[in-house]
This record gives sequence, C-alpha cells and structure tokens, in this order.
Amino acid sequence: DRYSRYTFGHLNQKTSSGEGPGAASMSCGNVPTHCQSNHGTNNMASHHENAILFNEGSRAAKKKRESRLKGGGLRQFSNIVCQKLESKVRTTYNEVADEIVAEFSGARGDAAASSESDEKNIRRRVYDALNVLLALDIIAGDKKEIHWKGLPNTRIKDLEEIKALRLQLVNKIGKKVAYLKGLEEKVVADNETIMGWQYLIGGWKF
Amino acid sequence: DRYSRYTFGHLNQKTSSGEGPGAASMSCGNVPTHCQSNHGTNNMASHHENAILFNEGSRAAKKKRESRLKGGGLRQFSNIVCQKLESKVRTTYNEVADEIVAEFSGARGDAAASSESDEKNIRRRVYDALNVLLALDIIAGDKKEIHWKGLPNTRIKDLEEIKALRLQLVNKIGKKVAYLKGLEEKVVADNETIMGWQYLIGGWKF
DNA sequence: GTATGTTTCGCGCGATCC
DNA sequence: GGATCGCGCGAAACATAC
Repeated sequence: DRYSRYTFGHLNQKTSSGEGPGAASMSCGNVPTHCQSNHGTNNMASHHENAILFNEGSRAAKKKRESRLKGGGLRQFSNIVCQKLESKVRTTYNEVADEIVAEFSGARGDAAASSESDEKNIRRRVYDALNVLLALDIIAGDKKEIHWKGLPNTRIKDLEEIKALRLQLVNKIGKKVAYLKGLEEKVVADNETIMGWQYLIGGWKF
Repeated sequence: DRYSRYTFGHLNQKTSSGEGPGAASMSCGNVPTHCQSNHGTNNMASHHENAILFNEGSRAAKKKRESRLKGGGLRQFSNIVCQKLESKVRTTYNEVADEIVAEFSGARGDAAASSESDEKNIRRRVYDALNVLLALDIIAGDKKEIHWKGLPNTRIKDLEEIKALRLQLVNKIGKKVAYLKGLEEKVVADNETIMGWQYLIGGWKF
C-alpha cells in the first residue's frame, strides 16, 4: 500500500499559538494580534531539542506544537501582510515589514528574545507573501510602492451579472403586477355588472 | 526584456515569454476567467520559441552556475497554481504540482533538462503558493482536498446576498403568476356568466 | 512502542539586481 | 552595499508497517 500519492496533509493550522481551529476566517483583515503570552511564570527556557507534548489535560493549557520560533511561517505572515496592505491602500515593503517586525517583538509576553534572525526571517517571508499577492493581482507594485487593488475581477463580473438579472426580474414583476392590477379592476367591474344584472333581474327564477 | 511596469523594487526578472505550452488549463472543464490579468504583452502561443535572455547557449549542464533558469520563482508558480485551483474547484496538492511539473518539463523543446531538482523546486514553491492562498482564505484545505473558495469577504457576501434576493424574487413571481392564473379563470367564468345573463335577458332594453 | 517512508514547510544562505 | 528573492536543506508532522 503506497502512500496516498495525492495528499495534501495537515494544511490547516499548524503552529498556531492560540487560534481556534481554522474556523470561518472572515476576510483577510483578521489577524487577532495573538501574541497573548502565557500565564505567569515563563516557560520558555530553551530545552532540549524535543519538547514532547504531554497530555492535554495537564496543568495549564499548553500550546499546540511550537515549531522553532514564533507562531508560524508563511501562512501567518501572509495574513498579516494582507491586512496591512488592505488597511493602508498604499504603502511600501519596508513599512509593512517594519510594522510586522515591531508587532512581533513588541508583543509576546515576556522575555522572548527577538533575535535578529527572527527579523530577517520575517522580512524574507514578507517578500514571499507580497510576491504571491502580486502574482494574483490583488496588489500592484509600482516602483517601491504597493497598492491594494481588489480581488480579481472574476467575482465582480459575476456580481454584476447577477445584479443585472435581478433588475430584469424586478422589472418583470412590475409588469406582472400592473397587468394584475388591470385584471383586478376588470373583475371588479364585471362583478358590478353582474350585480347590476342581478338587481335588474330581481328575484326571478330560472 | 525586463518589465519594470509594476512590481515594487525589482521583483522581476526575465519574463521568459510563453512560460508553458500555451495551454494552462487543459485538464478538465475550466472557467473563463483566471487569476492573472495584467501583464501587458501577454501572448501565449509560442510553443518552442523560448526567449531566454540570459546566458543559455552551450553550457547548461552546470548546476551551480546561473540561478534563474526557469521562468521565475514564487511569482510565476503562484499564478499557475491559482489558475489550476480556480479551474478545478476541487483538487489536491499533488494533482496541481504534478500538472505544473509536467507543464514545465513538457515545454522547452529540447534536451531533457528537467532535472530532478527542478521538480523539487516546483513542488516546494507550490506549497508556498498554496499556503498564502490558504491564509487569505481564497482556498480552503479540508483534509487533503483543496477547495477553491472565492476572494475574500465583502464580494462574496454581497454576491450571496444578491443571489438570495434573486431567489426571493423568483419565488414571488411564481406566486403572482399563480394568482394571476386564477384571476384569469375567474374572469373568463364571469364573462361567461355575463353572457348567460345577456342571453337570458335577451333583447330587452332598459 | 520502534522503525521507516512521506508530506509539509521553516528558514536562511548567497546570487542577483539596483 | 542594500534590496530582492531563488532555491533547497533538513527537520517537524504525519502515516504506516513492524
């Protein structure tokens, strides 16, 4: 039995720190400034290589699987980068990178040495994220400047289409309603006419 | 040949003309739209007309020399990955990766230069692309499957909203039509009744 | 459990472009 | 000489077999 040749393993949250399960992550403008530190006593001492996870129901709610440093990798940074870009509309690589770096070293509870390599890593990752965004045409880079564009026009197009359809329907309804109105009047009139006949005819029997 | 149109800094390098064998989506049903939308001179049709602008001539068997030998890096792969995902709606990492790898080795009509490292590289890059797509919630990774979702928030929401509205309208129309139908019948009946009265009343005058 | 193969991907060196 | 980022090593995370 070969390994499933086509598998896309644990793509869901991996080294997340405290996030909930990859639930409905609405928009990319949602980076919960995590970095919520642990409880009281720091527990960040550099242990040996392996920090085997104990039982879940232990003393404190231990984090998930902490990788090397920080929260995660490209995944997390992409989110943050996206958020920044979206909120700024126009910015630069350095601005984004600086902010993210600051965010990471500033927060995070206590003595978590924000080594220089961490900053390097973050900056490298920001490039990755930006490149993908650029490739997807979600942002545009014009000589050092980054502009937040929109999402590819595919959706917009659909939306426009649907909206047009809606209008058509509304229009149709209008017509139907008008027609109906006329009919009702006619019915009423007819009824009156009938009533008239009935009155004239009086109580005659047939 | 460098296109310094967009992109901040210089996240660009040779454009390598036609990238792949023209057909980017040649698997199954595809959607008319795709991610990429910019790129001025986008002329995909060149089969074996590779315009490698860098040294390429004779010595190519090297391995340490010259880095950028393919089209590009993350940027390009992101685009391709995105296209694939969008056209498939549901797929897996391996499917996408395999296709891209094939696409790349298939093109380039000459010596089998599709070294193993190239494939490795591509596969590694696909992970990167997928990860940011995941982070942006543009796709969803469920177990081993990848689903193409849409572009973030608002658009989708609006779309969904409009669609619901449309349904409501359609429903309304249905009801109106039914009512109308009934009315028409009634009118007909009434008319008949009136005719009946008229007949009975005969030629009397009032 | 242990051993072993596979998948996912953190991370950063150093080539390249400016 | 700094800005960009290609590229791939190797270690977790995961799966399966023993």
